[in-house]
Amino acid sequence: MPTPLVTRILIADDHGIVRSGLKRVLDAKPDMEVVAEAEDGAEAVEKALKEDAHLAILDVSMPRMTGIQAAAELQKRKPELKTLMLSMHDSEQFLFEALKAGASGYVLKSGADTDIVDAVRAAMRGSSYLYPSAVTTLVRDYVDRGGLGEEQFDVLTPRELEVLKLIAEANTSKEIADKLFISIKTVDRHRQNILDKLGMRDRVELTRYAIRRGLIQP
Amino acid sequence: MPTPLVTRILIADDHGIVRSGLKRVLDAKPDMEVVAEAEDGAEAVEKALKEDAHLAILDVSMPRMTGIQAAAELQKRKPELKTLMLSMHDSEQFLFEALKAGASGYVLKSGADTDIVDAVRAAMRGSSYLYPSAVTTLVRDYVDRGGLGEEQFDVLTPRELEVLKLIAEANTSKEIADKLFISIKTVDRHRQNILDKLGMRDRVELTRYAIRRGLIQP
DNA sequence: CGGGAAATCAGGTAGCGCCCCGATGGCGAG
DNA sequence: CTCGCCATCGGGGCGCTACCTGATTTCCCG
Repeated sequence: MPTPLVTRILIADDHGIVRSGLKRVLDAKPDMEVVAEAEDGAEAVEKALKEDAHLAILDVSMPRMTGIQAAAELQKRKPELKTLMLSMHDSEQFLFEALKAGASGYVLKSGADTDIVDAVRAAMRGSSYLYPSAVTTLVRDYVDRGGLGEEQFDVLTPRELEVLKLIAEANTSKEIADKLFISIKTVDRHRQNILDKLGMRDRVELTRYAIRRGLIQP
Repeated sequence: MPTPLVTRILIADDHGIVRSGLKRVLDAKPDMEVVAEAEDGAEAVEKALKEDAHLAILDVSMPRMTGIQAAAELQKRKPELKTLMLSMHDSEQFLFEALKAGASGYVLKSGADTDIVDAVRAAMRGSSYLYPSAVTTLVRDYVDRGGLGEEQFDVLTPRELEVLKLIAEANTSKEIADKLFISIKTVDRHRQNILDKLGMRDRVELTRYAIRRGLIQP
């Protein structure tokens, strides 16, 4: 499949001002055209498919469905569609999850507006764009893990993620037990395992972690 | 002082993409000109004065000095300079603090890009711009407090804010007591008062509140 | 001056969070 | 098939949190 002359782009971000700014930046380029906008992840998936976009620019934190989830969904439904992740946070966790979800790039909002343009072109050429310190992070992690370069992301099991989410939403162990139809002791055990895996010590640290990961909104 | 023909605007936001988007939106208007940009609050104050801007658009959460602090500082140093607060959060707390700091408007990033244009024109006419639900919030609060319409913002005392911050940073009561050179009992008491004032029940909720308020980073 | 708000500290209690221990059934990989 | 991971559940212990009542000092404001 040859590179299309004009890249059809979808922008998804819950901030209207960011969307319209991005649209102006991209539309000013002759080889790019913004064909759709979305306010949340679910809308992004829907419109990206309907408008036959070549590339989707997704904000990591959006209502209803996060950018990460949307990227994974799009990757599954239409693999040839490229995705770029847009983020406020220079976060290792987000970066890994974005790449795992099949994103072709990870661009920080704090970067220059030319970054996003470069990222779009890199993605359409089939290569990847990462902001400079992201590369450093990746290399460091690669070395740290003895060159394995895989795994380690989802240290937490699905069930543990579920429990973590409820903890960070200020539910007590008893409330979590009732909601999940399990005993308090099991909740206790899950929390223990989560704390061990993450090297943390209490619910406050877990709460901050869950917010950083985008599992819940503050 | 007559309204200037062209409004000289400063934009302050730590996200380059937001800045350049905003700049494009505003520069497209014949009566507006973006004369300076800043990445943080301190730089915003400095450049707003140096460039003799008529209006400063400040993001609430920025490094070094928040938009709220910058607005208060500008209000003091140059009262005729108008300020608009730009925020991601539909947050009552931020709204009040912005107005208290002398801002002429409060615009949500999730709003349309025409909102900010309207807000700029309203500010230069000497009136205020608030996004619709902000007005509702203000009115509701006015009624709730029996028409007092003041106070109540800083429900927490400075000391309580200090304790809250340490709680949300995952310190135990004992650690907080050591850091502040007070007894555990006092810390306990402060936490109790904070929980009562905010109507919350545990440290997890306090953590989320502290993050929403920008007291700490997740 | 008198009152209120803020900050400090004390004692007590119930419950929950955090941390050990061990155990079982299911399920997929090797 | 066996091994390991996951999810489930139990007992017991200790310290901290959450909630209560009551008290003192300081300081500001009307």
